Amino acid sequence: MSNFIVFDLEWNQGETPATLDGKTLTFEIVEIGAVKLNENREKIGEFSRLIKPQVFKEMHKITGKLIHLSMEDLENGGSFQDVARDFLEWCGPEPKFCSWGPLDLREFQSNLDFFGLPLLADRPIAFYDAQKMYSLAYDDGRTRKALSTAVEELKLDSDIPFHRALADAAYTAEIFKTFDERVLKRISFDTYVTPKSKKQEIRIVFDNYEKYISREFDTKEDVLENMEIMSTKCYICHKNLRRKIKWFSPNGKHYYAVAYCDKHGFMKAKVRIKKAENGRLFVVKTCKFISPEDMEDMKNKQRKVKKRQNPQ
DNA sequence: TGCGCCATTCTATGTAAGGT
DNA sequence: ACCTTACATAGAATGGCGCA
Repeated sequence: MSNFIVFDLEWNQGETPATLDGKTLTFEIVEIGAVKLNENREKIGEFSRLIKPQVFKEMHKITGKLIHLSMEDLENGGSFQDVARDFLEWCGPEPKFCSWGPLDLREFQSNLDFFGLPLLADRPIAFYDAQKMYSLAYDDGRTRKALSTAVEELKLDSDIPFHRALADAAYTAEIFKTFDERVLKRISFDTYVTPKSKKQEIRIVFDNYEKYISREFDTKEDVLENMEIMSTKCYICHKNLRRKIKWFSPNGKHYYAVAYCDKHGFMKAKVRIKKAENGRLFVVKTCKFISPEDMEDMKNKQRKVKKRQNPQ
């Protein structure tokens, strides 16, 4: 049985990103804080360590005010290499990471990469984005709220100041505990490492949509010509569906289509073309069933695009 | 061959929110 | 100050077509 690792990072930055043999670092992690929860989301441990900066030795104006840490405080910290190793060891096997927002896991991996440590995995990592889950549980599912706002809204104790790693991890854990099973299923994926092969691709079906994270491609044309990506298969019956709205794009990055399944109705497909860390392209495709009203909205969206491109 | 016309595509920019 | 995400929109560049 693996544990939930609810963690938070504090980081600092320089005037400009630092470069060292081809690798760049924009944010340097200066503190790791985490709370360990068991399967029942009961707290069974804490982790809190400071990190002595090796790259940005001055506290940046903005971050200095924000994170309540000075360079003197960090003097006593360990090296990132040591602290990161200790942290991962403390996490135990197959940790299920949870954080407020999608940035921490990305920055952690970016720092691992820069400082020459092995990455967490050779493919995207599933994690619990408590910020997104908070929105799904208590809001419209789309807006993103600050951690302090969420704590306030849930009327949780907020005696300890925000913006220290352990404090924020603890707050995040308290919020995480309130989510029901339905929300917990809405897992996110960090794509700092994108799939390199078909085998590493991600395909996951949620209660009301399917998500697919593709391997890398060189050009947009390669993406758009790819049958697997541009096909509209019902993700429940696995049959190819006839498209009612052809693929269209409002901006060249996102593509939409709507297909129709006899059994399950209108299925909206959305293809987002994204840039991987290495500059190559990969695709996040989501498919979900929509109501006839939403189908009308999609038609309007398409008309709007056409109108803009083809005004009378 | 050059021109205008129109549709498409790409690029840049702007908003607004979140993170340190 | 730097980054992320999502969603808009404006303008330039590109490309196909008809026609002189």
